[in-house]
Amino acid sequence: MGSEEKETEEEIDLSLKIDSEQNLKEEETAKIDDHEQVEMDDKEEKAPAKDEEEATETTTGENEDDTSMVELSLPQDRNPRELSVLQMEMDRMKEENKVLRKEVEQTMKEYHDLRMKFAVIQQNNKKKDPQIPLSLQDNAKANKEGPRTVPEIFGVKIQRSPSPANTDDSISESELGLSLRLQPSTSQHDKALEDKEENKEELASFASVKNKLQRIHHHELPGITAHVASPPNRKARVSVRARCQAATMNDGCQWRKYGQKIAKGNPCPRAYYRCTVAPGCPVRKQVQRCQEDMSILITTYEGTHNHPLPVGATAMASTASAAASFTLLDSSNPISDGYTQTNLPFNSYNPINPIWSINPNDHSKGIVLDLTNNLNEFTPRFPVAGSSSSSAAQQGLFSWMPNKSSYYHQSGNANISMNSFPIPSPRSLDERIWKGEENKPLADHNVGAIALDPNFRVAVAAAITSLFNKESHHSSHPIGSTSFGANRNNGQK
DNA sequence: CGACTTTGACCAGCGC
DNA sequence: GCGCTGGTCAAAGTCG
Repeated sequence: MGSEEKETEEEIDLSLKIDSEQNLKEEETAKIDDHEQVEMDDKEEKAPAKDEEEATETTTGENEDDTSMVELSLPQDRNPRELSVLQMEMDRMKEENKVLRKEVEQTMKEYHDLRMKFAVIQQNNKKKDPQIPLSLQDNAKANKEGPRTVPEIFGVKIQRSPSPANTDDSISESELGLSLRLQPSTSQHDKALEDKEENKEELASFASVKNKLQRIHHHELPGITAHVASPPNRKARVSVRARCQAATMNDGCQWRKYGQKIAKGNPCPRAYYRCTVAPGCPVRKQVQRCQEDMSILITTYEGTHNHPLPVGATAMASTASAAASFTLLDSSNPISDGYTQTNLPFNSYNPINPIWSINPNDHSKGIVLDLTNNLNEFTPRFPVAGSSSSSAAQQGLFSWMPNKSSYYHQSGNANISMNSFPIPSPRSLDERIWKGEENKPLADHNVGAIALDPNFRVAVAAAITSLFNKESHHSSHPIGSTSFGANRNNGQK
């Protein structure tokens, strides 16, 4: 144990070193850029617009190596002393860049090895007990109950917190889940490395992510880990807020309702659904209307599918996964940071951009993916009376509105009478979607809107890559089979 | 009649 | 220990 802890500390030290190197490099780059900018402003006052362009290019250029950027922007008529200083800085940065690249390559190798080992473990578990889901979380649990733990099998050393709250469950669930979600990033950067086109910014970003993963692995980020590593017996959750007038969002999976309740603080009933795509799939989702804006549907996903996802579900899952990756692993992301601090719980939504955040007031809610941007409005896809979603909500014309006393199911605090609302059958709308009568799945619409956000484009692309890589390990289950989505009820009885 | 939803009951976790 | 709340179960009801 003692040696393990020592090794852990060394790894953390390494992480911090990379972080500090990265920060130093960024600061230096910024300093050099600023310095040059001032000088060029002095020398080229006649062309301020050009300067601005260059400055923009310097700060926003994402496809060039930073060192080359500096080289390109070096003026030729600088005095030799300044040039030599800058040249030294550049050389130093290049050296650091090389070190970082080596780090990334090494990490990629290690990560690939771990993935291969995990695939083997999954295969073994599947052979032993076909009922054991392939999800990391469940495997972790299964392994916990068995004679060997996942870390032991993998041969990796995970520092266990002495706190009784941090049991193997929390370690396995949060960390292994996070590991998978990081995969898309690593894949992207691996490809970038091969192409030798990667820039320092991406490299540094990846190094940062890697460092955070390491620190999460070693419980060195209590602030972040606490969000994910909810109590040991709880799974990570991803909440998706989106405007939708149907009873539920069509995310490509098949769901069976198994309960409904009035939750405290929201008169809208909360519906509980189980995934029925595959028997024994542990994934559940809760669907509830936002109290403030009833056109907003809050869907909370919990668990990991033990089956390949349909195309629509893949896209949706990718989004959620990507949000999880960026939110949990890249706290340097200004967006995630900002909203982690400022985004309020479900009762306030951000109409500007689709955004993901960690609910600061209730970490048990997990990650909140806010798709309530106008672009994500599903309204036009449904023949619902009422021209706008809000007016429709006020008039009680949504298809999701309860049409029976179920609205008061186990209530005690329901204070809105729905009896006067003319309500179309939610089932009929859902069925139309399931049977493909709608022109396109809602998920497509949703993903299209998400794709407009550059941050999400990166995240979603990465997550999709991850899923494809993941699916490659389950060659017997081709992804996106047409048998999915249209058929209801694969089992449950 | 099978599949699915509804809904009352039950249970576990948590705070006081 | 007690009550509240969230989550789940399962019998009854509904639908095609």
